[in-house]
Amino acid sequence: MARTPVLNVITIRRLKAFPWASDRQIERLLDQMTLHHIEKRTIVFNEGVPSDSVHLLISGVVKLSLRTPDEEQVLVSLIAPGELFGITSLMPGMYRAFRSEAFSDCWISSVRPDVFVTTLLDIPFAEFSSMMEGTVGRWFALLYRYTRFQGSNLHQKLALALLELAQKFGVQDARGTMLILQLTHEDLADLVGASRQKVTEHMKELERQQFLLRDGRKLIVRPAGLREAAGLALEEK
Amino acid sequence: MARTPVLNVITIRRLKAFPWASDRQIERLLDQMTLHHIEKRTIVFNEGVPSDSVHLLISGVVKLSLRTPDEEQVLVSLIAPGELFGITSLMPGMYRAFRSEAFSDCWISSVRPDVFVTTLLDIPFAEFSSMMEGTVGRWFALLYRYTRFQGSNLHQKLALALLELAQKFGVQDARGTMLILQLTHEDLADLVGASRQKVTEHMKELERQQFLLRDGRKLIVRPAGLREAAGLALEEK
DNA sequence: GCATTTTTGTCACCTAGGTGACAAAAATAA
DNA sequence: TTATTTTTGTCACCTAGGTGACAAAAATGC
Repeated sequence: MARTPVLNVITIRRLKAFPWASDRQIERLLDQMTLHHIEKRTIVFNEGVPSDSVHLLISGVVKLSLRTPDEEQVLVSLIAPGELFGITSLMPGMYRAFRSEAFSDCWISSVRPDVFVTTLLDIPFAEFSSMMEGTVGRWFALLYRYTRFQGSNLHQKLALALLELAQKFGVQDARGTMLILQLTHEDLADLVGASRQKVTEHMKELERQQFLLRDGRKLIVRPAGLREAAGLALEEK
Repeated sequence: MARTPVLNVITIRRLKAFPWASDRQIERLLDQMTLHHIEKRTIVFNEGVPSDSVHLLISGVVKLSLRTPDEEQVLVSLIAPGELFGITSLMPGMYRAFRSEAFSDCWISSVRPDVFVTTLLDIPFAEFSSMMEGTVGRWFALLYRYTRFQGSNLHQKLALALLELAQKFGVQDARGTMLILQLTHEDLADLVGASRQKVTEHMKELERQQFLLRDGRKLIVRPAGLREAAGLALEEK
């Protein structure tokens, strides 16, 4: 079996991890990281659990994936040695969005996110993580949407997109959530990556199902219904 | 025409922008932001130009999009008032990945990214931005891949995925870039969101086109050819 | 070595969604 | 108001890619 790798400034530099950090910082960080050997197929963390550590892959390959409502697997990314992963832990109160598992036998070195930040950056963790949330949180939400789109059909994608729009641009209304936004079917088609004609058809269908209704040019959305149409579990989002 | 909005701590709080910042910080930040009125359809920034400011949407709706090789438009996101956008500028030397344009008449307030960071965070911009690059840079790359996938056919998606894998897991070889990774067609299918059978067919086709060859179980990739197959302009990546 | 499992290759067939075309309805301009 | 443009709705038809089935080839276990 592979022998335990040596971790020091030299090996970290060779991995090209933290190129911006000083030797001093890397040393201090290494002191606080713990090294684990993970066997092929073993799960490092599962979707949905609290995000409580940052991982650096030392050797091997890690797979990030998620499972769609209909049991398909989406392979989001393969992580190479030297890469950090599990960085949702840098944002406050986040849960893991993807499952990560060893694609081959791996050595992984882990730290608590607050230690990671304060060692490398000299500001309180809470400040850094709110800043992250306020800036790149949006990117993450987008990434999440796109991974969900993978392996959904047009009907589900539309429902998902309308839900997201309702969250951003919705105001409460007796009949549901009204979108204060003038969207054409063409716009929606560009958003979900489909043709205008099919979007028209599916919008009609969503109206027929009473998940959606129109007041002149404004859309009124029924989130519960759309969640059903999107095939989302009841707890989510 | 809409009259100029008043920006002060109260209005920023109402927009729920920077909820983590103190009144003091918001005041100092506001002093250094400049407000612009942008008319519907006007471009705020274009894909590919240097990322040199952070924007806060005050009112209206902004559209983030990109244009695929075959002139289709991908609508990546619609930005609501109170959201920051153009945050690639928080990472060193980045170019704008998407185009942003006013979807309706907008008021937008902008700052230089270094001013933004030093005002809210009390560390040098360079430190913060390297940290961002080292941590969430990966997310951004993933987001970029998924937006590119939108409006590509399977052949292009496969070429794109193989290029990415070659960058991460490739070693130079006389015949091209060899992937030091044991990937089955099933894995590739999960990565691009297609069926195993069709992946087999398209891999054969890529081999026939000499963009790809195999040495036992290892893949050897010809980046130039794959770039052509992916329909990428010659400059990119 | 042989037996078993995994992976690849290749069918024929089916379906979701793309495409073009055109008319009705709505919005906008004049 | 009327004229013009944009958006919606609905066809019929076509194609990329999904599906199931099965055999050949490779890899792996024993």
